[in-house]
Amino acid sequence: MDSDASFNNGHEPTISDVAYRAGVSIRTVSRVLNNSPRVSDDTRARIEQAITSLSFRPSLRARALATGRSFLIGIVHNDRNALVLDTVQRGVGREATRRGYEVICHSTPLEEEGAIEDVLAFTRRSRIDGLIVLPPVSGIIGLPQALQAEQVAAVALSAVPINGYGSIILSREADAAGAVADYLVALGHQRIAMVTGPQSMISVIERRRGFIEALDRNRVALLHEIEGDYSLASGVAAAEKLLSLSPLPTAIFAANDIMAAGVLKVASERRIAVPSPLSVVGFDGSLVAELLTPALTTVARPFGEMAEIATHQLINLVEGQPLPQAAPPPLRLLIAQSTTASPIGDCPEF
Amino acid sequence: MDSDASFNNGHEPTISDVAYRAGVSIRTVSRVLNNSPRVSDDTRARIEQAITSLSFRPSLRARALATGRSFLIGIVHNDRNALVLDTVQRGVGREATRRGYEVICHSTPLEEEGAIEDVLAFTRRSRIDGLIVLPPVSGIIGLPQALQAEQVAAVALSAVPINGYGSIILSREADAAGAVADYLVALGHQRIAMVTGPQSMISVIERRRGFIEALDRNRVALLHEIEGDYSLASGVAAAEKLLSLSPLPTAIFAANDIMAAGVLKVASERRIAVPSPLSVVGFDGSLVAELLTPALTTVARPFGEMAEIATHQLINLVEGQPLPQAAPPPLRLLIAQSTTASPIGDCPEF
DNA sequence: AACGCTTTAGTTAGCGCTATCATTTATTGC
DNA sequence: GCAATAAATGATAGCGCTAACTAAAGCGTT
Repeated sequence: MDSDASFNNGHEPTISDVAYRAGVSIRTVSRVLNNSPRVSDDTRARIEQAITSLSFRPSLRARALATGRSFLIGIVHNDRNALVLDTVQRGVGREATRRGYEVICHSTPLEEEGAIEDVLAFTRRSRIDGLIVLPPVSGIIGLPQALQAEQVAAVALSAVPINGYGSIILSREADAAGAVADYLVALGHQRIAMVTGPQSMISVIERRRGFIEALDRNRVALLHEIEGDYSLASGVAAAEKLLSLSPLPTAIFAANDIMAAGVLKVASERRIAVPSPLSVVGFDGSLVAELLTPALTTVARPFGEMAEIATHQLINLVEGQPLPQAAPPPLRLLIAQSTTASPIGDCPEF
Repeated sequence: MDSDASFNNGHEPTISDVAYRAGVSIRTVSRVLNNSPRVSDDTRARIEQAITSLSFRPSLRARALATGRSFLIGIVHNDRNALVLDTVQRGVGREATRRGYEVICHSTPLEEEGAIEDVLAFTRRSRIDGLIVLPPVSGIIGLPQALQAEQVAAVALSAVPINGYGSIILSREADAAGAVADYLVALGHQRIAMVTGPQSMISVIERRRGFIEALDRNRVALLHEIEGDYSLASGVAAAEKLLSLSPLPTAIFAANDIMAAGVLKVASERRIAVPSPLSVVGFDGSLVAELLTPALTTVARPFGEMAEIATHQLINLVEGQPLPQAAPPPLRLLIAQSTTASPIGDCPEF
């Protein structure tokens, strides 16, 4: 029956409870909560003491209403990212928590048309302050403009610069793919094939470009390339063609780990041993890479760190703070058991 | 300078904008938003028209403040679920969206101690209305009680009934593991080994129990069992022991797909062909199952549907609606290329 | 000692909703 | 036809915060 706000009746403590406890007004408590400088050390200490003893945590909802901001960061991704989603989410979560935000995650079907509408509906419903857009969603044409029109601050992870986003965290996929090419050539491979991904994705185009340019630099021509769609089936189909070539390629670079798994499957079926005479390289550094037999040489993309950096930028953007252009962490070639020196010379006619 | 709420100054439309547009009070708009019956069809139509034309969406934040609820559903999971997280998140999302809630996802380290504190901190920070707890987090002893003490409505997915949760969506892992046993026996296998998981997890215990009980019913004794920790390395270690037995097992059942991948690795190394003479079965129905060579026979857990049901129950709980005891969808044995009839008789001394 | 200036703290009006109460209008019985 | 009842709508007080604006106190000047 007693509803005096000064008493904590066993409910979540509010700012008034803290104020009462510390013997100050709520305004002063609010100042402390917002790190306003105009509070004496003495008062501040007393308030902080009260906050601790009540284990008070300001309601993000009330704060959201008062400030017009929700303190919510959204992530949009796509089914195909299932394997890295967890890493990204955690990276975003770390930085978000650090700065007082929460994270909401949304998977968009990405059936081309409809995707933009789907993302906008998500941002409106959730009243998020900012959005982290993962590839391949970040590459959707028109999305950054649509987000701008809705006044949604957005930061993208992408393999190439894209206009319209508040900031871009670059994943230098071309460079990484180039490193794969350099590595294969260094191992002596000359007959190298590639399974690319859906050409609508920017990262795919980049991987292909980086790979081919690096081969060029090494004066090696790409033996053959086949376009897949990132699915296992397309990896299998591509491998079936590539492993019917004569002479056989000595190395196949697949644009993602899943298609690389398909290549391993076909190789096994045809009793072509990996890594020799056939070396296989994937891309993603996903969980599955090490589960495969042999463990797949692949390119690890540091999505956790990239997500953290992106979140940092995004919150700076939202809060009107400067955007330091942090260099994204480089992608790393993870060498495992699916690659070795070219067998050429030893068994030219395998 | 004109701040009359009746005009939409290009900002997000609010309930007053709608009320003004429809020529009614905000109270009436609120009634429509909340499906209150006491509104004439005429008025309701006019208001709905106004809502549509302004593409108004009520602010969940304001609503949260007014109702004391946040319309946020949390999910707690653990790193090890990375492969099913996406499915779960989407299932929860479907039902949540349907009922006007949003989803926040949290991964807890699950370093035994600390996990409870970590989950509580998450629920407090996010002010969620309800929590979906995935295994193995759901099996943490004391967690449901801690959540109750904090007044957090929680629904768990679990392999066994657990006291303290508002509702439990059972994943009948024992039955599914039993189905694996029946299947292997039907294929003629008699020398069957198992790689179990960390015995601290209830689902692991259930899988083991269901498997062994079904073998018993079939009058087959478990040849050998080794405890793994769900990691690839532990799967490899277990397989190394099991594949040193003499006579060799003809079938190995691993308690998750990742460890099964380890078994395949060792089999390949030792040139023991799968599925004959060695059949391998995994558990999880994860993405990796089909990527492996040979594709892994495994048990699919319908986490998407389970998550949907769990969310339905949870929101019912939160809103004080009755909890229909829906039967969870059954787990399904997915037969792939890693299993076949026992080679026994053909090559007893392999 | 009186003045203005700075520092610290309090008062209070919202933010966009919900929900209690009061009020107006339509419906019905006799 | 009029009171009694039900249905529809309105006025308004919060929910827990933030942030103008205001007030009080401390303090160096001349």
